[in-house]
Amino acid sequence: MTHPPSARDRFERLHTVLRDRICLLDYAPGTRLSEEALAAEFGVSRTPLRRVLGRLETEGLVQSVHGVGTFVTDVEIGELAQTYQLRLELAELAGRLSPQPPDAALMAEFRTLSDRARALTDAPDPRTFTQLNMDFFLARLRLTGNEPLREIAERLYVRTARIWMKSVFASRVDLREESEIFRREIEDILAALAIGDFHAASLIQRAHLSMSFERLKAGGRDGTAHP
Amino acid sequence: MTHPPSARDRFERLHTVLRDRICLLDYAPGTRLSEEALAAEFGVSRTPLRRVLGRLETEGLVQSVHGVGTFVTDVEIGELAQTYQLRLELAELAGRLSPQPPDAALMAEFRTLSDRARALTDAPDPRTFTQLNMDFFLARLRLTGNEPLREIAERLYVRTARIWMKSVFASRVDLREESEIFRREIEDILAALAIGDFHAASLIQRAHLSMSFERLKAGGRDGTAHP
DNA sequence: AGAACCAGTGTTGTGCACATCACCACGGCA
DNA sequence: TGCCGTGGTGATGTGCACAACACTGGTTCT
Repeated sequence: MTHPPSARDRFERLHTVLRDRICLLDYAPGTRLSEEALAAEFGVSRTPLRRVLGRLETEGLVQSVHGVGTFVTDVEIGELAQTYQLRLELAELAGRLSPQPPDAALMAEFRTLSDRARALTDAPDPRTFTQLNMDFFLARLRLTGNEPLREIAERLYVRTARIWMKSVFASRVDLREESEIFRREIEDILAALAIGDFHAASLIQRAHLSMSFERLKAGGRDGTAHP
Repeated sequence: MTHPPSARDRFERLHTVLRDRICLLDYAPGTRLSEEALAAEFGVSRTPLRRVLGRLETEGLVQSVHGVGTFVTDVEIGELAQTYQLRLELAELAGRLSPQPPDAALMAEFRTLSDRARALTDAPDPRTFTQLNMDFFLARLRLTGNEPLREIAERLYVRTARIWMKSVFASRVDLREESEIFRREIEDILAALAIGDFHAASLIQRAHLSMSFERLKAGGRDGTAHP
């Protein structure tokens, strides 16, 4: 017998659903989110839904303006530079601060992720890529035992997740090339984990994150974008 | 002519007031916060007040339980070890990531803080100490231009602020000694800033934070505490 | 005697109606 | 024609009543 979902469960569920929709660009930046429509969709009233929107606002994913509406925030590569810089440092910290040896289940999950990455290179797809990227990020976070660090890293990740997918849709990055690079990244980290070198794994992660950001910046600067 | 306070202003104000009350131990850990009583005190209804409590909950300062109440969370030195470890690293990062040279106003503020610290050593008082500590922390944060880092550092600071005052009330740390150490810390950092060595300033900060945590741990472990 | 049950009371969570605010389109006026 | 004022419309913010829930004390059955 399963318990009926508590208020906290419903809140978490709504929060995750809306957060994923924003990160996956189901709601493009600038989209207005109707409280009433969302409340109707999830079968609740505006009150609990507004709590979720409030949390999304503190996370920087939406912004509410009295009398106008709540809108999905936009992300610019320029204003995310500081966030990326911080994410770089946190990625390395995750390897230094209370590293957590992966158990068998986690190693199996990494191998599954590796398989999914290989499948992705055969059939590149922006949405699948982003999903896989998020799952991989969460799995890698489990390698650190520092809970506050996990929490903060996830927060920052969510804040920057959209810029990549936005660049894909604007054809500012090459999806096939990115998929190939990502596949190699996973395999490299898997190799580091296999021999127990957690610090190396975090350094690889940091390096790839840095390069990914550089490619994003380069794609935004030159004129290769086709509208 | 001043504008009437907007909804966001009211929210920020309530949030700050309640947060400070919790950090200053006006509300001791375990205290139940009555939504109705607080709403009456601030002249609003429960609805906007609940938004503030919700944010305090995501910040880890209170915890709401359906049908029971919302309680001020307790803090234990043990479970804060990871948070302190992270704060150490962030303190150093603040000096490395986009350091911001202090303008004349900020330097003046630091000198004011130094004066306040000297006055504190003459008349030690837990509440004054904590207030000064918080003001100093916020001023020091303005030395980094990395906004996400500032936001996160402040979050973590708020989460750990209470453990110190709790130790003072339990006589596990010597207030006079702590005041003297804190005065020296401010003067050291002021000296580093005066010659433009921001990295040194962050290292001093990191060292003092580390030592402060060690003293807290030592005070909690041995049997010198008088109830 | 002990345990299970059951109202009673007080709390947080939810639904709903209304207040407040911002935008827009229309119209009066110089 | 251009501009200011003004009401209409639809959004978020607020107040209030009720639902859902947890705890407590007493009561009843075994």
